[in-house]
This record gives sequence, structure tokens and C-alpha cells, in this order.
Amino acid sequence: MARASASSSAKPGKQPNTRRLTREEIVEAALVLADREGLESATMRRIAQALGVGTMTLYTYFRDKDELLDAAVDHAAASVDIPEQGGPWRVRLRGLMKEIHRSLIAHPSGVELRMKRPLLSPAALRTTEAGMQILQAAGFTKAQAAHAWRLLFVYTFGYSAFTPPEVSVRTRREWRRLLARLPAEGFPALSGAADEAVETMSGEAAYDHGLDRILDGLEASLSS
Amino acid sequence: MARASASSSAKPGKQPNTRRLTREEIVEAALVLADREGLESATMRRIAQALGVGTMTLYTYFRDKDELLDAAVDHAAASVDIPEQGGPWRVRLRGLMKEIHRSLIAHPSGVELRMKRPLLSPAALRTTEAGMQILQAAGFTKAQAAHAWRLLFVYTFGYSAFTPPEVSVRTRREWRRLLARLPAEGFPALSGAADEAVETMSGEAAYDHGLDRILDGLEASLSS
DNA sequence: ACCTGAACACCGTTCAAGT
DNA sequence: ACCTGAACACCGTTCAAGT
Repeated sequence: MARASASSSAKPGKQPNTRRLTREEIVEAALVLADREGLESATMRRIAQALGVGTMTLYTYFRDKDELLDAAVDHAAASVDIPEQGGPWRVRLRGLMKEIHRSLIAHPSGVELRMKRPLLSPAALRTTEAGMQILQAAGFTKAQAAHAWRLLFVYTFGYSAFTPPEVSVRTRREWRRLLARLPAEGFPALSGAADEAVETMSGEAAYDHGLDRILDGLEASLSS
Repeated sequence: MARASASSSAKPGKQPNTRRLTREEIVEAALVLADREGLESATMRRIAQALGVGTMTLYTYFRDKDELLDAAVDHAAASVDIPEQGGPWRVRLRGLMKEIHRSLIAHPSGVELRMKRPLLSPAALRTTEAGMQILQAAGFTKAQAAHAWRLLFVYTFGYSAFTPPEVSVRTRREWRRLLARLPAEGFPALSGAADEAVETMSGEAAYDHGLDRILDGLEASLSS
């Protein structure tokens, strides 16, 4: 049990800070903030505050905020487990994509951080390598494999970017209402399929449906 | 009782602004800024400045910045041309997705703005309706059509979110170098396919490749 | 080398005040 | 109703100064 020691800790934010910080600690603090309260909450001031350190201290470890965030995405990417199983290429590829999808749900800020700037660090490319191995072993040419991976990557990251992992019953009802009340003359196909459409707008099941269509398509292009 | 004529004070930025603003003008100014200089440049201060108006004036037309940006995405979504052609479902669907893809390249800020919050306005749902019509006429059930549309939507928006429309030769060479120099023991499949991978990381051609695989997959699930 | 507060040029938005 | 500047609570980052 922790007891108040003789030198019971004085003002935490005042005396010169003796603790040795590491880039990793900073990056982890940033990820915790970003994943828990959204990327916009991961400000330099709040990251420093979470570490009990002055704001400017962060700038001795990273040139600027961009460099810090780059290191953070990299760290998150390195935490993806690459499933190591055998079996048919389609099953292996499906397992890999599901694992990536899971990790994006666990670290939602990674999706936003990887928009626009491709992340080409070895840690981030482990998943690409795993995918390319499976595809090339399955018989796809290098060019076919590269295109197939791009499709799988974009679908998986795009799904996380545009689909909330879960949504309240109230929100779902609201969406359904909005779709069902569209004028039937202008929107015959959609207003009649409001329930079905809402089912695809959140959660994980719709991800699987799309992934299986993509795998169907890849299989078809392989045999032809 | 304003008499401007008596005092011929011609301070250009000073006299009360007589111009009647509309929500549409504001929204268009915001889109021009966002598309030309990036979403982060579309600040309330700069939008107002572009219109020659005080910052706070914008708040008489929109409750806050979120409401203004919502109106902006809606405006951009309304500008998508829905191709009105006949022919086989696969050709029609392909034309529709290509048109959406084109509009996202023209208004890149729309992609980011639609992340996380689904846009359920009639203007934005026109494309969904068009897609659902094609799919249901092709013989897909409502549930199949909804899933198919989600897949096409996520792929198309995700592609724009994660793929720069064009990239300098210098950048491409840099990417190629990074991939080719990966340690061959850890990255045999990727380091050997650096050229092919780089080809899929920008531009429009890779979008078509992925789209065709998706259409293959949908066709397969229809005939089964 | 590591750490820091003050200051600067920005944000979105509230408020009180003008027409 | 429409429009506005000042002010507030935030940003990222530069600078000068400490250990």
C-alpha cells in the first residue's frame, strides 16, 4: 500500500522537473488523448499537461507537432498484430484485414492521421508486406497484387473513416426516419429501403459484407 | 437617419456595409477557401474577410462554424451531376461512381467534411438514390443493394481521402526509394514490387482498377 | 542537453452596442 | 433584422533564459 512518505510530494508542477522523458512516453500520452477525446484534444499544451511538464519541453523531443503526430501514427501502426496462420489465401487475407480493422477501431485517431500523407515507415508497412506476400503467393502478379492491396487498404481505412463503430438506438431511429420520409417520387429506391440502408451505416457487420464482395472480385480476376 | 452624402467620408473599409449577404454566398466563399488552400484555411475570420464583412456578421446567418460547414458540404454534394444513361447496370453504376470520384477531386474538402458525420440531406442522397435504383433494377435485394452501395461509397470516398490526386515526380521517386530499400529479409514481397506499389499510391488509374474488382464481386454475388 | 515562461500571431465565440 | 469591435479562452511556435 502506498503511504505518504516523509517527504510527502510537494507542489507537482513547480519544482524543476527531474524526470527523464522519452519520445515514446510523449507519443503514448498523445495517443491516449487522441483516442479518448478526439484528435483535436491532442494539443501540445494538453499533452504536456498530461505528462506534468511544461509545454515547450515537448519541443526538445520533436521539431514540431507534425513530427510528434507522425511518430504517434507510427507507434499505433506498429501495434497491429499480424496473424500468422496457414490456409487458403482468401482466408488468410480476410483474417489480416479483420485484424487491421480491429486495430483501427481501437485507435480511431490513426485513421485521420494517415489521411493525405502516406505512412512509409517499416512499422507501418508490415501489414502491406503481409498482404503482398499472401497475394503474390496466391498467384497474383506484382501489379495485380499492388492494386488488390490498395483496394483492400482504402476500403478498410475508408470504412473506419466514414462509419462510426457504434451508434445509439436513438440515432439509428433518427436516420431511419430521415430516409423513410424522403419524398417517394424523388427517392423511390432509397425511401423503400430505409431499414436496410441504416443497417449498413454503422457497426462491424457491414464491413464484413463489403470485404467479402472484394474478395469475390479478387478471386474472379485471379481465375480469369 | 443616415446621411452619407453630407459627410463625404470615403473610408473604404469603414462605413456600414450595405450589401445583403446570403447563406449561399457565404457557403461558396467557404468552399473556395477550403478547396484552394485546404480546410484549415476556411476560418470564420478569413471567410468574412473574403466577403469584405466583419467576422461576426457570419453569425447572423449561421449559428456556428459547424452549421456553416454542414451547409457547405451540402452545397458541394448538390453539385454532383448524376449521369442519365441507359445500358447494363454495371456500366451505369461504373459511370455514376466515376462521376462522384471526379467531383471529390474537384472539391477535396468535401471528403474530410463528411468524415464521421453522415450527411442525410436530400441533395446529398441523390447519388445514393441513383445507386440504389440501378442496383435494385439489376436484381439485388434491398439488403444486398444497401450493402453494395455502402461498399462503393466507402471505397470512393476512402480513395479520395487517402490518395493524393497527383504527386510530383520527385515525390514518387522518393516513395520508390523508400520501398525498394526496405530490408529484403523482412520485406521480400514489398521491396520487390516497389514500382508497382508506387503506381497505386496516387492518381486516378488505381481507382478504376479497384472499382472494377468491386463490380466483379457484385456481379458474382448477383448470379449466385 | 534538457527544460521553461512570456510573448506573438492566430483560432471560435460571447457580449454589448450600433444601424 | 442585420452588422460590428472588443474581449475571452484557447491554439502552435519563437525567443530568451534558466539548469
